[in-house]
Amino acid sequence: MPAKQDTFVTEITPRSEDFSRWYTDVVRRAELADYSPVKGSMVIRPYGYAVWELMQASLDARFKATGHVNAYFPLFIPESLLRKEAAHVEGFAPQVAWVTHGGDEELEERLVVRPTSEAIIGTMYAKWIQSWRDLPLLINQWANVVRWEKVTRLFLRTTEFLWQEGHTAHETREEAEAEALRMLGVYKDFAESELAMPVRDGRKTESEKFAGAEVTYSIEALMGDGRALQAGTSHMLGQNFSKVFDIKFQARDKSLQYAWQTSWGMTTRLIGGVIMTHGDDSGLILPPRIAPYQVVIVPIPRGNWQETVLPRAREAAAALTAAGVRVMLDDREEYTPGWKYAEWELRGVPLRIEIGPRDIAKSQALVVRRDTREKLPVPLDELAARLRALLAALQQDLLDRALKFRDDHTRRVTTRDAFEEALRGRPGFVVAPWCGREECETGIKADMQTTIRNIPLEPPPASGGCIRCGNPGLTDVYFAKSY
RNA sequence: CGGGGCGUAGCGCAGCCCGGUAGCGCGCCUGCCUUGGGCGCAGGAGGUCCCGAGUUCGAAUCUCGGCGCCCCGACCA
Repeated sequence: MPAKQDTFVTEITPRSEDFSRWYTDVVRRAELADYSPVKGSMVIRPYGYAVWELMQASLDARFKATGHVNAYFPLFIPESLLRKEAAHVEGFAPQVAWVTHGGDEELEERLVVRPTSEAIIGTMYAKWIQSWRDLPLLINQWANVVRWEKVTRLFLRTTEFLWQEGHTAHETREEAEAEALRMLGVYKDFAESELAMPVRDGRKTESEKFAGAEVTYSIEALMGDGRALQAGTSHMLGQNFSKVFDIKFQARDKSLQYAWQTSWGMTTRLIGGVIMTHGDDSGLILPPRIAPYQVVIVPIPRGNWQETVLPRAREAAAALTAAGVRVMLDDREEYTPGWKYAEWELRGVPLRIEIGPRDIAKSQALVVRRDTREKLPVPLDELAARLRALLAALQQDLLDRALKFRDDHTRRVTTRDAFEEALRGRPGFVVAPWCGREECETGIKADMQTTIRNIPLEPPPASGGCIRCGNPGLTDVYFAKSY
């Protein structure tokens, strides 16, 4: 059985050859998701959904820790409610799916399938909020939403997707502002700690902000092909929605005030982000903290392995499970060890344990890292402790590697020539001064297919004149081609 | 929604130009063999050739229309 490195290359397109195709191949071959008979809609398969569940659990814990509670609001929103906030409806109108009939009967009022829930939640908040004592109101919901997309891609952009949307109401602008920034911080911490995905946090420009928001913040990650991915957004809605939905409360000074609101969301798109941040030519690489299986054990069938090897493998699995490690013991007989190695590497399992007669003779097992393919023997009685440490190290190494990649693909430029040159070469973030005018922003977008991803939260003084017009720069911003 | 490409077995493809019994590899099933990087041998199952019209004695193949997917742009999480 010669090792045929090129055998499994045929399973997925090499990343360097065609990144988009590589991505699609990984999603399908790793059984994260599949196309469905519904145009633009995908099926999240059990393995992909398991990743989402781990993300959910971790995010949800962070929401609870910051005082939020979960609730559930309706899927359908009456047209009249969506229309209340002018900018909001204008922003979402091209993307909404309409429900016009119930059975055979035409509805008196059309319903939209929620593209987001500000309208329905605002309506309810108006009923629930009367006094400053009712504030802050901190509610999150886990839900599906529908946005009629023209072009779709698995996880990154589908007509229906899963997400969480937080909706809060506060007494003052300052509180709402603090909340929006606090949740942006939660997102950043989540992306970096759990997904090992470094992100740049900042404020969106006027043209890129959420329809109906006063300020939109985002975290932006850099994918393996040098394009940026918006990984989460947090909006300070001001009183835009509270004024149209009549969310009023009696303030401490007895005056009647409109509530200050925020909303923030993260979606299943992040799964796509994880794939494009860490994956390689062999397939997926999952950060241990969101890996459905953190360790796969492959017993080596030799001789009467059922009596000799398998019991040791089962003991190892039990010990790891007891230590809180998510383990898969792959004892299928119809596949060879080599096949299993390739399969679980493709599916991104962070660590593999090979255990055979030779190992058992030495009371050890061979542990192999997915990211570096480094092999190291570990005594069987130390497995649990050693693997926990290895998983933590791997998690950290993935973040470090992604961080280095991002920094290697971030350039600071101060002239228009250098800017255009930077974007012609390998893509990535380009930090450059901008005058703050929308005209320059759209000009760059039209000419360079490059957008301002966001403006740093504490913008340093501009390092020069605007990259586009040369006028005094207002601030340095992050540019990138994006998903 | 513009520009390009592709729809043939579960997956990847050939056949199409030049119309004439639908093929290959992998996978799947049965049995044997064992398995330390996608083992080997033998036998077998599996097809509305994306859909619909048209041309023709005859259409996977030619014509028209539709649908879907992929890639590159404009819009978005």
